[in-house]
Formats: sequence, C-alpha cells, structure tokens
Amino acid sequence: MAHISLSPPVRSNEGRALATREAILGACERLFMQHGHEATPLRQIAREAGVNLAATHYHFGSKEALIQMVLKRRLAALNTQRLAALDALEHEAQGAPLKPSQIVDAFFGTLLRMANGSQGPEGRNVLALLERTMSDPASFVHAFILREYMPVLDRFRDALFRALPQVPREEIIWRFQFMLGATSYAIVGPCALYQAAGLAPTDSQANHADAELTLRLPRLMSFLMGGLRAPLPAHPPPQG
Amino acid sequence: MAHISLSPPVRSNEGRALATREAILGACERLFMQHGHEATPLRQIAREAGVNLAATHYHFGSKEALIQMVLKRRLAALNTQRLAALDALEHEAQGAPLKPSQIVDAFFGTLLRMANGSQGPEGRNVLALLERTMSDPASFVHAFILREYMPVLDRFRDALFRALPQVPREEIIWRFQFMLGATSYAIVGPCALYQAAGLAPTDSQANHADAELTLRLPRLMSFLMGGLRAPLPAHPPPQG
DNA sequence: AATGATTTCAAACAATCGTTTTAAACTTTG
DNA sequence: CAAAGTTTAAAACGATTGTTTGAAATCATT
Repeated sequence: MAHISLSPPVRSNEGRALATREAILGACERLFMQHGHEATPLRQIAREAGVNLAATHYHFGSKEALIQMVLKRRLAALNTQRLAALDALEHEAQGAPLKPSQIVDAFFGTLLRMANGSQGPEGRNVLALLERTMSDPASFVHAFILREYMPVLDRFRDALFRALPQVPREEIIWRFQFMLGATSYAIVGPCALYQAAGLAPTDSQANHADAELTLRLPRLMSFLMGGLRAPLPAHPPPQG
Repeated sequence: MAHISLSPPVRSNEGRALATREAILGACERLFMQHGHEATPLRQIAREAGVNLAATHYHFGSKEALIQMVLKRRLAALNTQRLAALDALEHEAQGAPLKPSQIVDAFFGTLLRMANGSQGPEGRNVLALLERTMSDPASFVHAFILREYMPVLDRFRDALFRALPQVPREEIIWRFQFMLGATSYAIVGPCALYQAAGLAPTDSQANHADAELTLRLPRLMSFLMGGLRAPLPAHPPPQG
C-alpha cells in the first residue's frame, strides 16, 4: 500500500542515507497533506517511510527542522519558477510596462500549474499545505518561510504597481490579497467541500475530471483578471 | 491580564454554571484564534477563563464537543443572518430574478460585516478560525459543520443559477469557490502577512485603520463582482 | 436550619508526544 | 582482514495531553 522500495538496494553509504532522507520527506508530504503537520506524529512518518523512528532525528535533527525542509523545498522551487517567469517577461518587454495579465499569470498561474502536477502528483498536496500553513497564525514556519517569500511578493507587487500606475497602491495590495485567497481555494477545488461532507462527487464532475484540470487555470485567470480590473470601489460616506 | 469578572457574583446555581460556560467559550474564541484549536491545551483554556480544568469536561463533556460548540454558535448566527438577507431580497423581488450583486452581498457581505465586528470584537477571530477550520482536511468538525453549512451553500448557489441563467452552472460553482477564497483572505487582511513576518505595519496603514475597516467591504465587493462577471474562459485546445 | 442536588476544586491516571540513549549492522579506509 | 566512521535498530525518558476521580463547596428545597 505504500513505501515499497522497488529500486535495487543501494550499496554506497551516502546513497543509503540519501534514500532514507528522501523516503522520510516523501512520507511527510503524503501525511502532512492528509492530517496537517501538527497532527502527524513522527512515528507515523517513520512507519510510512519504512524507516526507524530515530532516523528522523538523525537526518533532520528535530521535527521542526523536518517540517521546514519539506516546505522549503517546494516553496523554493515555486518561487524560483515564478521569478524566472517574471524575469523572462521583463526581459522580453525591454523596459516597457508589462500587462497585468502577464504578471498575474507569472505569479498565480505558476502556482496553479505546479499544483496541478507539473512537478509530480504530490505537488498539489504540498502546495495546498503550504497555503494552509501560511494562514495558520501560530505556526513557527512563518519566520523562515516569509524570509524567502516576502521578497518575491514585493517584486510582483511592485510589478503590478508599474503595470497599473493609475490605480492606488493600497487597492492593488488588497486585490493581491484577494487573488491569493481565490488561488488558494482554486488549488483544492470545489469538490473538496463535497468530499469532506461525505458526498460522492457528481458523476459529471468525475467524468470530466481530466478536462476540469486543464480548465482550472483559465477559469482562475479569467476570474482574477476580472477582479483585478474591476472598477474601483466608491468611497462610502464618512458615517453610513 | 484577562478573565477579570467585573460582573457581581451571581447567586443562582444555574447562573453560576452559565457564567462559567460563557467564560470558557470566550476563552476558547480568544485562544483558538491565536493558536488554533489543535494547539490549545484545555489547561490554558481553563486558566484564561479563570475556571478549573475539570469544569471544561463537566460542562462540555470533551474537548471535541467544546470546539464544536464554539464554532457552531458563530456559524449558526452567520447562516441565520445570511438566509434572512436572502429571504428579504427574494420577498422584495416578488418572484423576479435577483441581481447577482444582491446575492453576493447577502452571502459574502454578511460574512465580512460580521467579521468586522458587528457581533462584537471577537467576531473576526472566530470567523477567521472557522474559515481556516473548513480548509483543514483532517478536522473532525467537517461533518457537523457541513451539515448546517451545505444547505445554505446550496440555496445561494441555486440563487446564483437563477440570477445568471446564461452562465454554465459549472462556471458558477467554480467562481463561487474563488469568491470563498477571496473573502476568506479578506477577513484576515493583507496586514496579517506583514505582522507574521515581524514587520510593523506601515504607518499609513496604521493611521487609516478605521477607514480601512469601512473600505474593506466595498473593496471586496468590487473585486468579487468583477470576477463573477468576467468573460467566460475560452476552452483551451485539447492538447496544448 | 438541614438534607439533597449541583457545581467547583485539587490530584492523579493512562496515553502519546518529541527526544535521547544504547548497542548492533553496515560501509569505508588502511 | 581489521579498525574507524556512519547509518539503523530497539528501548526508554521526560514532558504534556485529554480525561477521570473523589472530596469540598455552593445552591435549592423542605
């Protein structure tokens, strides 16, 4: 059912250690997505990975460091890809202002594409977990995650400032927040709610599962651009 | 620092029990928001509420039942208010189709207004916690929360179906999901990210904190309606 | 005022968590 | 092949968790 090592037994010492490290990280990604990292005991991780309990401490030092390693890998890959996309766009534009849709696609599109499995089937799990972890106010991962997330956020926010010079910056900040939320819920999808309720997914949803996956990104992009380009809210009267 | 009972000591027996129950529930709302319900020990709840540890079990039976009671109260009040708003709209329209903005305001506007403190300062905390709990895939509260949440969701979804008959229902379902995410992130606001990073909020943000509160709802509504009314995504080529 | 029910209290219970410790198995190196 | 270093194994430790217990305190009723 799980953790069956089909690869031939590695002989080198470092190879063995790397294999156990990878098995532990993979088990973490599977279990954290299902139960969250707070509710996942190290013993269950070790069992799922097929290694001993002490191996988790030997290779990662502590559970906190293990969680950080799990999330850091995926977040770093995501942000690298995002920045590469933005760099390519800016290089191609040669100083000209970018279209907002290009910036939105480089940031949110890259996230959703990666979550849809462009980096293996576990991408969605970990990215959904990442978004959930960010919205957890008491998580210790905030400090280190934000350390490499904030610069990326700032770069894309500034890019939107330049792309929409006529829009007040505070409005852009807010709409960026709204887009973050919409994308976060786009990753899990509306079927998750029905599944959580114990209802089987509608047959039409099940039949069109693959088509739904290719449609998810254009659906989100259309919604995001519609919201980003919506008319600015009228300032309400001072007391009303 | 907290749980100072300024009210005169109640004499009746039921009054005492009700006071402790209320103190426990209030402490839960405060602590769950800060640390999440998984990471909040019953001993800390009892200390914050100024009651004995065993009182939590005496009045609520178990920690699960306590968490359910905390969330159930707020969710029930929210959904009652939402359905009342929709009922009023439909009664006023007298069979005519509703405007999408009315439906969106009845659902998401009611949520944000309540989170902004229309029901006391703890409204935002609990509603943010509620949204976070819903996105937790392994929470035991799903079953009972969805039991009274799903009918409300269905009613508003059907109302949107009738208000937008030309839009495919699957698109509406997705955009409803996107709006849920945007609203969820609107509750916590973009400042939460900076605060989590350890950065002090910008002085402009701090100065306009009150104005920001009255602006939050129109900002969200403008974004939601822009996204809901965005042009439908073009179906991508079958292999591309 | 005294009896009976309800509520609060302090203490302990059983289970589980992350972590550490000890020794055994293995790989690499001389 | 043997010694040194590295990785895995099994067991136990200390701390914390939700929960239970039995007595003390408070209220309601006669």
